Amino acid sequence: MALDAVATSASPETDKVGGVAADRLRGLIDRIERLEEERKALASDIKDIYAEAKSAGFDVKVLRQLIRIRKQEPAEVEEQETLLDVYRRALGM
Amino acid sequence: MALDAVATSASPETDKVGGVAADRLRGLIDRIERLEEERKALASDIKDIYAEAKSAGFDVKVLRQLIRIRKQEPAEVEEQETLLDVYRRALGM
Amino acid sequence: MALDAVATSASPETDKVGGVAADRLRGLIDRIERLEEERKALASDIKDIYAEAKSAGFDVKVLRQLIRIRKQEPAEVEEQETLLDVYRRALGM
Amino acid sequence: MALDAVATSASPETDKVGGVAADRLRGLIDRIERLEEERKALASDIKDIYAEAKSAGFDVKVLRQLIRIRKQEPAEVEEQETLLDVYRRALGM
DNA sequence: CAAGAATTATGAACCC
DNA sequence: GGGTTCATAATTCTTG
Repeated sequence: MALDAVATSASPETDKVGGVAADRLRGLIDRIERLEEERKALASDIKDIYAEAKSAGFDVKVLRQLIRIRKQEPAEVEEQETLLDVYRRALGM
Repeated sequence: MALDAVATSASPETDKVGGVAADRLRGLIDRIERLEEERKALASDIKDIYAEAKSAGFDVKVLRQLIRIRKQEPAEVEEQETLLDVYRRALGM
Repeated sequence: MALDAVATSASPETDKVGGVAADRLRGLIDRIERLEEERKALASDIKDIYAEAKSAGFDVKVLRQLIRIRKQEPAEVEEQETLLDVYRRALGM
Repeated sequence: MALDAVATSASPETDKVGGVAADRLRGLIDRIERLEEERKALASDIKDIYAEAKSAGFDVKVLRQLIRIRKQEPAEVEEQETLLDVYRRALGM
């Protein structure tokens, strides 16, 4: 059971509620929640750009597709290399 | 049809390639891709914090659950917990 | 709130514990759990075949890759067509 | 599929091309793909049941949670609930 | 058992 | 606004 943070505390500052390192926990949660806030803000910004694109007459769905394809392209190159490797191995080379 | 940006450009600055407002398109894509980069970086940071939490002895799965709960409205949390309880009783659990 | 099944019961057979249609719930859960059992069994069978393949001298990782590629190929054909379409539209054709 | 170059057979039973026991390989792949088909069909059936549950007024998300809980060992369920509780108290929630 | 891939589930966005 | 598809998150499984 992952109770190290619960069970091993000793000092007065870290050992707070129910034996858990409450301060530490709070810190972690705060940091995560702040970063998630920022993430959400970025998502919103991106949405705005798509809206702008739409009102400029671009087809948003096609735009998303372009972005997706550009993102996948490097992965696909790698996939091709892997495939080549598979063939090599299948042929015992 | 959402092809205004394809069909209506006129000035020399808009650099029409095959009828597309290519510069405008490029700009939009650049901005989106940059923001998505930032998003990815934040996701990575968050992952790091969970790793840190884990090595401090916290149960990551429970931590995620906690974050999820904090994100919901309290009323909604209550509702789901109640419903789960109802179902459990119905099954005699 | 999704409480139809909780709140609308009337007949003695369907209205059991805590007002929920307990029998109905049990039935659904049973069916799901049975199907998941079967799924698990199949997963186990598949694992066995990989083990067999391995002891026959095949490289399991490569085998998995082959299966994955065979599965993806039809999807990729379609993807290519979509991509072509995107380019066509971008060029106003 | 793009393995023709690997599989262009010559002799009937052993059929080794480039050192690979092609028939054996084909058999393994067939068996795996068939089982994966069945798996997919079961997944589809399960989806249908959730849809049925939904239209009967059950909360699908809670239903999934319930199934998840039933799959765990009771001790494990207890443990996670306890831990969540501990964390919540630590945060004063 | 830790890292990473692959599957599955949740959440968001779009169309009707 | 409801339902369906699409994108992201999270868990599970595999491999080193």
